[in-house]
Amino acid sequence: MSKGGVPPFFFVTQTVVFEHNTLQERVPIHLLRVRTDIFMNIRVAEKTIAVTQPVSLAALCQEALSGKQYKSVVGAVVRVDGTTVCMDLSRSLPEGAEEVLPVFANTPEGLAILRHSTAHVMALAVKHLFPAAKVTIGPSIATGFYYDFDVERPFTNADLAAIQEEMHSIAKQKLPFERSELPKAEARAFFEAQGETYKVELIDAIPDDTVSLYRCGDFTDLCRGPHVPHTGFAQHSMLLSVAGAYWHGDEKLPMLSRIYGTAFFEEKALKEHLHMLEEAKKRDHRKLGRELSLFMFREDVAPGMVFWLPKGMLIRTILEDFWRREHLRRGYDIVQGPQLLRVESWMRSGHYDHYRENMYFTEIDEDRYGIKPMNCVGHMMIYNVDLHSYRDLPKRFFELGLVHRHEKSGVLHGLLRVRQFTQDDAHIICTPEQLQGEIEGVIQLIHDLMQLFGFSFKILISTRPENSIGTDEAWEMATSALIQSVTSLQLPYTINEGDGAFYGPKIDVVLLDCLGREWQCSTIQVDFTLPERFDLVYVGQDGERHRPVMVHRAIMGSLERFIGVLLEHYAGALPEWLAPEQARIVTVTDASNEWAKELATQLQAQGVRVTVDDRNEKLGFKIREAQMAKIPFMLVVGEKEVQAKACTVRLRNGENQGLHSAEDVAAMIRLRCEEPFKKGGMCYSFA
RNA sequence: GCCAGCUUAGCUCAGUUGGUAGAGCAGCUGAUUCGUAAUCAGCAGGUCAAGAGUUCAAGUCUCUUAGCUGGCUCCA
Repeated sequence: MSKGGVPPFFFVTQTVVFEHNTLQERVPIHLLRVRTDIFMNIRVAEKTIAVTQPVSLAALCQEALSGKQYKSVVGAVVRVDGTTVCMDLSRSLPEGAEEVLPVFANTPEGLAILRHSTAHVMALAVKHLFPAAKVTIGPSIATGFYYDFDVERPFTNADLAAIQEEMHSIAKQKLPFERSELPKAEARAFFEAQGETYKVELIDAIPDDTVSLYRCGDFTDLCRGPHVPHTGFAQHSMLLSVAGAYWHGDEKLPMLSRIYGTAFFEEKALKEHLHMLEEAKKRDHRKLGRELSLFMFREDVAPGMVFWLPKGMLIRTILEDFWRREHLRRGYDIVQGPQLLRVESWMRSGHYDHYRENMYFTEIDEDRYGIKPMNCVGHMMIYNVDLHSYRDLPKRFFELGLVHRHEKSGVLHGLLRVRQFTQDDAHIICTPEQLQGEIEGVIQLIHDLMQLFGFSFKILISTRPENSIGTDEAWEMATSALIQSVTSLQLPYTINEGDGAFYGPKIDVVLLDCLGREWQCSTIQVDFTLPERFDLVYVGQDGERHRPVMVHRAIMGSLERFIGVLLEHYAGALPEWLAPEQARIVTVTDASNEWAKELATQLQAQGVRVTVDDRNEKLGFKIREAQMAKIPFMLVVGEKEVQAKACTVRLRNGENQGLHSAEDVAAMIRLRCEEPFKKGGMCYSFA
């Protein structure tokens, strides 16, 4: 690659891609992904372009792609002086530019640019309709965009319709986005004159000498860009909701009125997205929980706490049984600590200082107890019951621990965020040398579980924060153990610099649900403080006492949340091994009731969870109900089956499997139950 | 906690400019004995979230409260 190219020299080659991967600073995270997509695209273009005088980016990109099927270049990424800056097609190349990467419509980056531009269009529309509104920020987000305004009266849904209409009229005018750069002072004066105090505040926070502005119609916004060429691109947009949001997300700062929306390059894609949102609503685990009679809430009785109904509790029990066995198989000891501990214990562990506000307390006989919000302390006590040799380590204590945390009322959400929940918690106490191996074991377990359910997930590694305890060596050792374990399993990960707990680095695993929401489930935390606070020791080979290392970990996180995520993931149609009712025998007439009951008995004897629907209803009706209950196997019994001492098997996907004996059906169900376990390291052990 | 929206039968929802509270499904009772996503009929089911106000009259308008739902920095 040409460095410091003077005269300017531009590349559009696949080499650029690798060069960019080494960039660290000032590269917004979404640009990191540009490269992969560009890589794919550029490889098709396979063209190197040398430029010796300023040209428009649009022309350059068009030339790079001439004759190719990419007609919709919406922006470009340019590299100057070793850093990457975003740019528009409307501009000429800056001096010293080294490389140009086009950004395409219908790539994540192209959509991000479009949505950001649409946010500007919305701001323009709002300014037309509500001149007094002050603008703040308006970024693109995963599936759309938002813009926050400071207004006297918050927006209503009725306002949305009007704003939407104005936006469409602006889009029709195809107003260009025009970029300009101003020295900071001038830009500051410009916004101050308009009373845009939030923009002034933003400018003051920018370290550079000059800032970039984008004008669109009669609205000029402070913006880094890039933008689509004109507002005509923003015609396929939809405003979705209004919400309150604090300036800088800080509840002490003013509450702003936020409008969420989304935009696409084509009407069809917008329609599909809106349809997807509708579909996603049907998968809502709260709705499924009611429809399938799994669980309920009674806000008046116990807000934020689950009542498990028989079928839901059966799912939980199956999941728990499976999970306990899997832990035993992997060398964990199952333990249980008490639910209430005297306040002094919480003071010693540090929870009283750091977590008191979220804890429940109770008092009896003048003793004050804290209801456990975590299981660590109990496990510390269990470790300390004996003096351990290095030969005993690692100790892996596992507990399905019921914990209580008083979460703020506004954040409660079905099973996904509750106040009383069960963690699949474990504490691994080991020697420093064993740390990496132990973490690898945990990552392997996470990986195997995710594979069992086919979840997509992200791994985030958080490193040492500002105010932390422990030596540099300890942090270094623990952090590299975390990274090594993830890399040894060849899993992709992101580093969150300085985001670790004060007592140690951690790995978080985030699941993606069908609404694109992220739910943190697994967490692995190395802890340097608790072994100190509770004076954990082991006797080493040298006969001396040493301090062990401790790892907190939870894989499902909370059983409640995990089941909620599972329900949405499978849209209620749980895999056969987890389905509370695996099979339902449906009779055609009551002449077949007797055999149906006999068949049920035979299947139950072989471990099948089966019920009989012998109500006096038509077959179609009973099939429909079984279908809506998402039962994997429907076993039809009529005159023919009574004669054959068999049943006709219908699967929930509608497939008819023909006539089968009780043994056949049991074998078929067992096979289906084992199926998901064949891929990974998990053991299916239900008879 | 804060902002917005919502709250009518067990569930999903109608309910017009303020004028006698409705439907479908579920439930119950009866009839029907039926072959792969809804058999028919009848019955029952509501202090319209709670409270206050305006009015001759409030599910509807105003205010207060509670609960629920969505949102509350993926940095111009």
